[in-house]
Amino acid sequence: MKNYLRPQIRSVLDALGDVPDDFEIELEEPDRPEHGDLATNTALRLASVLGDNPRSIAERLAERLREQVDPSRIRSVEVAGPGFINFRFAQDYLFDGLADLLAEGDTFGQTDVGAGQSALVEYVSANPTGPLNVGHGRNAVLGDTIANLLDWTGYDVTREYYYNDAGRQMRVLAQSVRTRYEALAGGVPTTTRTLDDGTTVEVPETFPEDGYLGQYIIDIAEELYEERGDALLSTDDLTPFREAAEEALFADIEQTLRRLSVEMDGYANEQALHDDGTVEAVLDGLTDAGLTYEADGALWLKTTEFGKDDDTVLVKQSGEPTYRTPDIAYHTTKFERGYDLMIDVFGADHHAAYPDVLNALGALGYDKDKVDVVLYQFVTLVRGGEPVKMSTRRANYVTLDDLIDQVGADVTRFFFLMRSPDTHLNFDLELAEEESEKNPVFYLQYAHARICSILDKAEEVGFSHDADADLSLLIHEDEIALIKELLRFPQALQNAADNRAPHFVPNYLRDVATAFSQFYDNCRIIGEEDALASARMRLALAAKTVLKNGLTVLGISAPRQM
RNA sequence: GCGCCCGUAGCUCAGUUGGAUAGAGCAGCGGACUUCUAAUCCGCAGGUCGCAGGUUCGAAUCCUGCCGGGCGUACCA
Repeated sequence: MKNYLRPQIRSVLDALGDVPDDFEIELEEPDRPEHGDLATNTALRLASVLGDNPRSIAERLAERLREQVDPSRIRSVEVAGPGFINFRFAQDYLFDGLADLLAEGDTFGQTDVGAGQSALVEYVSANPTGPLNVGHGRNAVLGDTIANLLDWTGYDVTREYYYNDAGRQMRVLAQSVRTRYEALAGGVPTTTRTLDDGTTVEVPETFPEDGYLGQYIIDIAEELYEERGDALLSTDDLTPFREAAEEALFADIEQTLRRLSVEMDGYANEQALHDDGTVEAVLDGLTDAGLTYEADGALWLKTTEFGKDDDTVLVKQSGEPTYRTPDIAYHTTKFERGYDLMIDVFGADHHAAYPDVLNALGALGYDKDKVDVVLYQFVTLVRGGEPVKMSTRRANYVTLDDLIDQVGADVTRFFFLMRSPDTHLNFDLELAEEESEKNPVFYLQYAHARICSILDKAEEVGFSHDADADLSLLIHEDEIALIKELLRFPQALQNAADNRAPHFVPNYLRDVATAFSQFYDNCRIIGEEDALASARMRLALAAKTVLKNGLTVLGISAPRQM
C-alpha cells in the first residue's frame, strides 16, 4: 500500500510545484487507530520549504488526493493534528489481502527483495574446546534466525561455522587430554588447583597451567585409553589427542545445536587456510599493499592507518599467526565464493577486533561493505542472585545443554530472540525454571493450539466451512483489527531482516496472538450462521498461518495442542 | 585514558527511517468461564524516558557534555 500511495502523493506534489524532486515521502503506521491506517507527515515537512502553514498545505494535498486515489484501496483521506494526512484502507483492500494470505498459505510472509542474491551467515563459530555455553546459545539462535529471515526475504542462504583448529588453544586442549591420559596409565603425581570460585580440582602435575579442567576432558582421555591402551605414551605427537578431543567435542556441539534446530550447511577451519596457502596469500597481499612491517621479531599490521591507536600483530615472534590473520584469510574465501552479503554474528567481546578484519579486506581490494557484523551483548547467567561465570576453561559452568534441559528448546530459542541483540541479557536460571510456564512463547503457541482446537471441534460437530466464504462479512471491530495485524506480517519479516533484528518477530507475533485472542473472545465461529461461520473460520485459518509461519522463522514449534 | 553497548513503570524489556496522548509482559488490585482450550479476555493503578544543554514545526529517538552499569582496549580467541 505504501508503494501505491507514494507515487500518488508525489504526483500531487508535482502539481503543487516548488517541491524538490528528491523530497522523500514518509509513510508510517500510526500508533492510534483514530489516526488511520497510514499517515504521512509530508505537509509538516514542506511547511518551511513552501513558506506556508502545514495545516493549509495538508488541506490542499488531501483535497487533490481524495479525487485521485482508488476508492477500492483507500476509503478516506483526512487532515488531522498539526498537519498529518491520514489514510484509511478500503475494506475491500483488507478482504483481498486476506484472500491472498490464505492462497499463499505456508509461504505467506516471503518476499523477494533478496532474490538472485546469495548470503553467507557465519555463526556459532565456537572452537571445539568444550561444550557450548549459554553465550554460544545466543549466538547460535540469533545467527540461525537471521539466516531464516534472509531466506524468507529471498536470499539464497548458506550457514557456516568457522573454528580455529591450528592455534595455541587447541594445543592446550590436546595437552590437557594427554596429561589426563597419562594419569590413567598410572604413576603420575597429582596436585590440587584452586579455582576462582573457591572449589578445588585434582590434576596431574604435568597438566598445563591454563588447561581445560572439565570432566569432559577426562571422559575423552578415558575413551582414548580404552581404545589405544598405553600405545600413545611413547609419542610426543599431540595430534592423536587433539583429534580425539576435536572429534568428541564436535559431536557434542552438533548434538546440542540440533536440539535447538540449528543445522549448519558447512564448516570452515583454520588449518585448511594454512594448508591451501590462503593465509600466506593474505600476508603477501597486505605486505604488497604496504600495510605490514616487521618489528620485535613479529609481523605487524598498520592498523594506525585505519585510525586505531596502535598497530596490531599479525604473526607472533613464535612464527604463529594471531587469530586475526586466519580470520582475514577466511573472509577472503567468502568473497572468493562470490557471496553478495556476508553476515558475521559475534559476541560483544569481538567489537575491537572485527574492524581490523574489515579494513584488511578493504586493503586487499574486497568490498567490505558486503560484510555486516551483528554484535550481541553478553549473557549473564544468574542463579539465586549469584552470577555464574562462563569461562570454558573452568570446570563448572552451566552449559547450553543444561539450559535446554531445564527450560526446553522452544523457551531457550524464544528467550534469546525476544530482545534486541544490543541488550545485555540477564538470565536467571531459577526464574526460568520456575516461570517457564509463563514464558511469552506459550502465549503464541497457545493461540495456535486454540485454532487447531477449533478445527478439531468443527470436524467433530460436522461443520465444514466454505473455502470461498464471503470475507466481506468480517466487519466486527476485532475481525478488522486482526486482518490488519495479519497483513503486516511480510513487512514485519522484512524489517526484521533488513535491520538484522530478529526480536521484531516475537514482538509482532505477540500482537498477532493478542489480536486473535480478542477476536476469539468476542466472535464465535461454530454455531454462527453458516456464511459468517465460514468467513470467521477462514480468518482463524489465516491467523494460524501467520502464527505458524512466524514460529517457523523463529525455529520454534507450533504445537496442535498444549 | 580511548572505543562499543546499555540506562524507559516495582521487575524484565519493546518503541525501524525524529511525529500526534510513551507501550507490552510479569508482579499488584478488581472483574469475566452452562459456550470453539481461562496457558485466555476486560478494567484499574503504576513514568522528571539517567542528568543538563542544543538542533526544529515536533526529540525516548539526532548532536554535545556529564553521571551510572557492562564489554573491550594482548605477540589470548
